[in-house]
Amino acid sequence: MVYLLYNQYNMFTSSEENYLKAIYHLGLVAKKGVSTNAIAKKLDTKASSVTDMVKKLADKKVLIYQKYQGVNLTIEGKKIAALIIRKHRLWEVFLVEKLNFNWDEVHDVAEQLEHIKSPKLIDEIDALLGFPTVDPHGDPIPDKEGEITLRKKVKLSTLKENEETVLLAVKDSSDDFLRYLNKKKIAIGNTIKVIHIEPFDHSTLVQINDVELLITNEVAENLLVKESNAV
Amino acid sequence: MVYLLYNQYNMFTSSEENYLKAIYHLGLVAKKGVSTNAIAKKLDTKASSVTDMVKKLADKKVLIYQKYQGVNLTIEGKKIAALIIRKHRLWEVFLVEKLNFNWDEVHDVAEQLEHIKSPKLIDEIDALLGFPTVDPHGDPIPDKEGEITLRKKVKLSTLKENEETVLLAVKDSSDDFLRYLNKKKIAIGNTIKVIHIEPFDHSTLVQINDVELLITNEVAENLLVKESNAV
DNA sequence: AATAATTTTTAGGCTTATCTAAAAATTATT
DNA sequence: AATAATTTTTAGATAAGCCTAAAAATTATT
Ligand SMILES: [Mn+2]
Ligand SMILES: [Mn+2]
Ligand SMILES: [Mn+2]
Ligand SMILES: [Mn+2]
Repeated sequence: MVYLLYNQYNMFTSSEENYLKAIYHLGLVAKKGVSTNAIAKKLDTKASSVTDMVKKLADKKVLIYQKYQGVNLTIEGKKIAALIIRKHRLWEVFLVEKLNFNWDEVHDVAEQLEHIKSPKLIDEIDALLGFPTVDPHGDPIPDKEGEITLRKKVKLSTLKENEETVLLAVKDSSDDFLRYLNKKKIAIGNTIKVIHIEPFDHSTLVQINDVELLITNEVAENLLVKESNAV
Repeated sequence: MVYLLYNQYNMFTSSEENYLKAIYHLGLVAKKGVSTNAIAKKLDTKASSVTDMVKKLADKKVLIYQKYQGVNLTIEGKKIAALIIRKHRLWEVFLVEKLNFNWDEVHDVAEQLEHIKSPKLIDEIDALLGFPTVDPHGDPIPDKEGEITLRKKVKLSTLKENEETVLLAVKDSSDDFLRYLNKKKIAIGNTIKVIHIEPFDHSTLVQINDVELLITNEVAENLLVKESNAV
């Protein structure tokens, strides 16, 4: 098999790649175009910087930009973004599975590794890991064509009392939230049963790994689980 | 064990790191200071760019610069350079040992990976590989303090007829040379016996893995071997 | 519909890392 | 020692990616 170091999809700088990734993520939840301010906030930069970059990316045909109307990725732009996300998530799996990283330690390193240019490298990492389909946070890994298979997931907060489910992913992947879950010994794959929901503040008593635990509604909003099986 | 993402030794850009590494390598063979032109040639840039960067690095105390006199790394500069080389060579071992890369495919990728900032990452890669001491080209891997243990190596071309030795490293790591060695099935660790040296052009008949092979003097100059054991 | 608040863009600057061309210093040759 | 060749530095530009401040457009409120 022949690998080319640079293919048609990777003549982008790390900064351009980060913009594409941010716009991709924001576009999944945006109803219309992704706004300048939203991008600026996500990338911790200024709106004026976003406008500059967005014009450059529009010239490169990876997004459509109309003044004051926000941006939308083109098919090509979506594919490039998905392939960067693929690399990010594969590296996260590698760090956790092979290098003893905890799931709250992988993000910053994956943020760097995702920009390494070498198709063979990521293919081999993929193979070494046994072609995983989800990352350590339960997020799906796009395939080599940038296609993502979505699993049906609901917030734990949507479940009723006595329903039982499995933790599939976390909505918030911040270090703070992940460390909270570590402390409470809550991990992807755990079985969760809703024991009681307090009507006043929606705090919820759950049973996880045979241990009862009280969680706030905010926590329940950030745990993504399998659609309920009433028990 | 606690890992800090940024320590005192890594507030350098990739470009600065590449300069430090180039100067380190050139400094090993230079009698006096490393010249502006030598650095420019090694990094495929212009002498004027080198002068600019060298001034910046002198401000950062990692090298001593005197106009027209070339540069010398400080102790600190040498350590930083050695730690980048450590990362480069560990990644090369990883690519070959774990990801099925051939030794002629690793350089460009390692050139990128060496700039990833994460002390834990490289320590874990080191551990995963079993703390290797040489890279796929036979070059020594600096330890965590940047110290390098040099093995005694001589050019194959210095051996006499009937002397036997072991291939320890290659002097030239260009893809062309490495692919030549692949083709001839010559690899690190092979036993080599000098059968005959032609006085006219110093072409040499050697026995490698029980196969006789004629190599040019230029090849013999680029194979680094154990000091001879006369047989 | 007019006005106010917010968002977005433009204009002008800055830093890093490059470059070319010309000037200055060093080194080699006669 | 003078001159020629080479190396190195300086001066002035350029492009990427960011910034602040001000202007323009859009959206929300009265
Ligand atoms: Mn990134
Ligand atoms: Mn993740
Ligand atoms: Mn490099
Ligand atoms: Mn090497």
